[in-house]
Amino acid sequence: MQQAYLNGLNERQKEAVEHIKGPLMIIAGAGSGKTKVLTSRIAHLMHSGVDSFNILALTFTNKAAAEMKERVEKALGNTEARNLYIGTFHSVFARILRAEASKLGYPQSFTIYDTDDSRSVLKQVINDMGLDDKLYKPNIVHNRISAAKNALVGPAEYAMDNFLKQEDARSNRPQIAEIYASYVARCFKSGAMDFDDLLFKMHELLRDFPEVLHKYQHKFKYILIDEYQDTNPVQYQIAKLLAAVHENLCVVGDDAQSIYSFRGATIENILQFQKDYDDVKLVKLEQNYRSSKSIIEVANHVIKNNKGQIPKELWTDNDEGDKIKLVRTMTDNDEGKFVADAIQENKLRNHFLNSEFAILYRTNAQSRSFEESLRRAGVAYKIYGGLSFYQRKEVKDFIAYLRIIANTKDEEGLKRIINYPARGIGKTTVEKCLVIASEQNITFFEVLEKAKAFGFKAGTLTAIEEFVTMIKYFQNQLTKHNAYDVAVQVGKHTNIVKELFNDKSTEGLARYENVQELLNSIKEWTESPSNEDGEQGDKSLGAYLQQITLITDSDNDNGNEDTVKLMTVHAAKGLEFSCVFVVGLEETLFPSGMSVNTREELEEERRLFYVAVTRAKKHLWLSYANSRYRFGQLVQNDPSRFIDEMPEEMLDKSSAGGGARNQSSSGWGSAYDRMHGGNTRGWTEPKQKSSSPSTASKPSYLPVTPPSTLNKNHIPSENFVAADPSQLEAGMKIEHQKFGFGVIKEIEGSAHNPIALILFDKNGEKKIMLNYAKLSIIP
DNA sequence: TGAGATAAATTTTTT
DNA sequence: ATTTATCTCA
Repeated sequence: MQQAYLNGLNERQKEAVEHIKGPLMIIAGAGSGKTKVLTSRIAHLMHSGVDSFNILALTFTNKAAAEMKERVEKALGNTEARNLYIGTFHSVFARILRAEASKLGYPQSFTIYDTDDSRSVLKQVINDMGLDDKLYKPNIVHNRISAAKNALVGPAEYAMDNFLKQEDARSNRPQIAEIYASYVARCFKSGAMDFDDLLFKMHELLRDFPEVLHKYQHKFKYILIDEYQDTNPVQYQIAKLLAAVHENLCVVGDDAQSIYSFRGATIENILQFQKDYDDVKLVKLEQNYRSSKSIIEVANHVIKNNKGQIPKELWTDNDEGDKIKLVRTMTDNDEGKFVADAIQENKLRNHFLNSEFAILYRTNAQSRSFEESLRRAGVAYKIYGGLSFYQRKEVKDFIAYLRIIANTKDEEGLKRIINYPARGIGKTTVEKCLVIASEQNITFFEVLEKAKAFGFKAGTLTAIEEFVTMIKYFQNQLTKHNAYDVAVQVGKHTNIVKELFNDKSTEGLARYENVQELLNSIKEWTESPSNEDGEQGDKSLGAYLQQITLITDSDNDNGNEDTVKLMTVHAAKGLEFSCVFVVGLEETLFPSGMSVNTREELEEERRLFYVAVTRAKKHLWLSYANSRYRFGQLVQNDPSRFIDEMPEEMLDKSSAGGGARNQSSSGWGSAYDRMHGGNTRGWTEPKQKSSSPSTASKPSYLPVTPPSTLNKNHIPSENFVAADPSQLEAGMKIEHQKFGFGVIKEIEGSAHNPIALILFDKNGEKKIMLNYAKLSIIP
């Protein structure tokens, strides 16, 4: 008798699902039903008598974890699935580390430092060591340390590693090892772990505490890892340790979709898996159920340009589908306009919902032009990525109070709020405290507690004592009340809520609302019966804080909104849409200019393109702009080399927008458009020869397009002359290059940075910074 | 100590 | 073009 969850699986998929004992590796091509196999497999395990408490599934996003849990629940038709341990590497390990924190010398409610916190610590370390922060940029140093942690290289190993030493010497940053050691010490002193520590410390815990290892080895008898191609060495080593007794480790991945090597991920893990276990069952899923034949053919064709791929050929039974539409526009704004137009047209013609469209780009910064065009067109959209809710200033400030209440050692949190709202404890005092803390080897907060002993001015001392009393009061409240009640008290006592409420500016209003939303989220979390991860009970403030640090934007998505989705290709991993626009296909952008120096980097960009293309089910558009704004400057880019790697006969080329005249002809393949589309391939020859790094990375100097064609909103007059800001006065008629004609209503701002309030004929009222914008006076 | 002006960096991708 | 860091002056 066959179980329901086995219905609709193909032979390969069934093979993977029904394999219970021993190591299993599933190479799952894009759209080959990977999630279905994973969830069916979990259902099958449970149906075969495996206790749900003994199954661990690790994913890369909370969303993927939630989806998996939901689907297993559906497949089984009971609530057993609630006992499954499903979550991201980071959140699962954070929870375990919370339980075992004392063994590693951390407080139970250790703080999780996000990237900003980490960078801030590094900045201080670099300063304290008297190093040049132009050379030791916190960003670069952080990447270096992060890479080390992900490769299981601690500060001591780092200092002894000749290869790393040489690399650092070559880049003129020989002291990274010292910074690393100091950074680690500082985080530890603050009772804080950064993102990488959640992995690194987890490994340390299992490596150094056999009884802990034993406990979790027997808890997690069956382990599944999703997106295996994106795991890094620490993650693999942890999995290996956990699976060492039962060896029931199932990994699912696709080497062609490995796109996180910058985070230390390595497809080496796929090869290593087969070396580490000698009886690996290997299943390849090559049938794609998602996309049309055209889309699969193009994707296959492109990825063949990569050298080191595991041999496999993705195929599909689906319809042939439309050709891939390749569109060239003049500017990034035209690109935005074109996409908005195409979405509206297709909604009408094919009755698509907004939610069936996705716009995928290489960098978050590209979202702007699409945002504008969609807003203008009245199409509902949602942007994913960028900074998350919990990283906004006002939210993070508020959270900092909670962080201090949960963990007074948290230095970064304390620095954030010690003088927010202003209470007369300024920079000088903070500096002094930090020096004392370092000299006496006590924490920042302990200095505040013992402030009397360190000779502060009377006023300062009072301020400090009041602050300490307040924090202790909150901590005391926490023993009697839940996290939400305490958070409300924080809002009241500190006056933060009132202060934000009284700020009636637009931004102030938004800030007030954000803090309210934060309070709501705490309330919701406090009152929900069991938290998202399925762990019973732990409703403490510390648990809440550890959880929210790991939440990303896309996790908050309920998926029910009918909106066009805008996101980076990275964020789109694992998702699918009927209609996909892959935009900004230009050299230096996609592939990124940062990633064309080595074959490995370029191949990862190509895999990224492959991921982008394979998100589409039915319709795929690829677009690029002749020129776009970057750092406020108009730059020209060649079309992406990936365009050239696609079979020409599969493409339906056109150009759109650009000319102010023929707006209506976002035309599909008029003779004129074809000609222009065809022309874009003119550069093919020289570009392919230039595979040597020296010529490949050189910018090309193409004739600059006259500015008159750049903005379709307004074409500047022939005799446009930018006026000196000092010549401008209220009441003058002016012309703006972009916004057209208007009248200056008022000039405000300082003499050095004058700001004009201008009423434009077509674009309404705008504030223009005269030092940047060019205005021509109309007599 | 804090506001305001000036200089400088920013854009790879994320837990 | 916009945001962030640093500096200057009240």
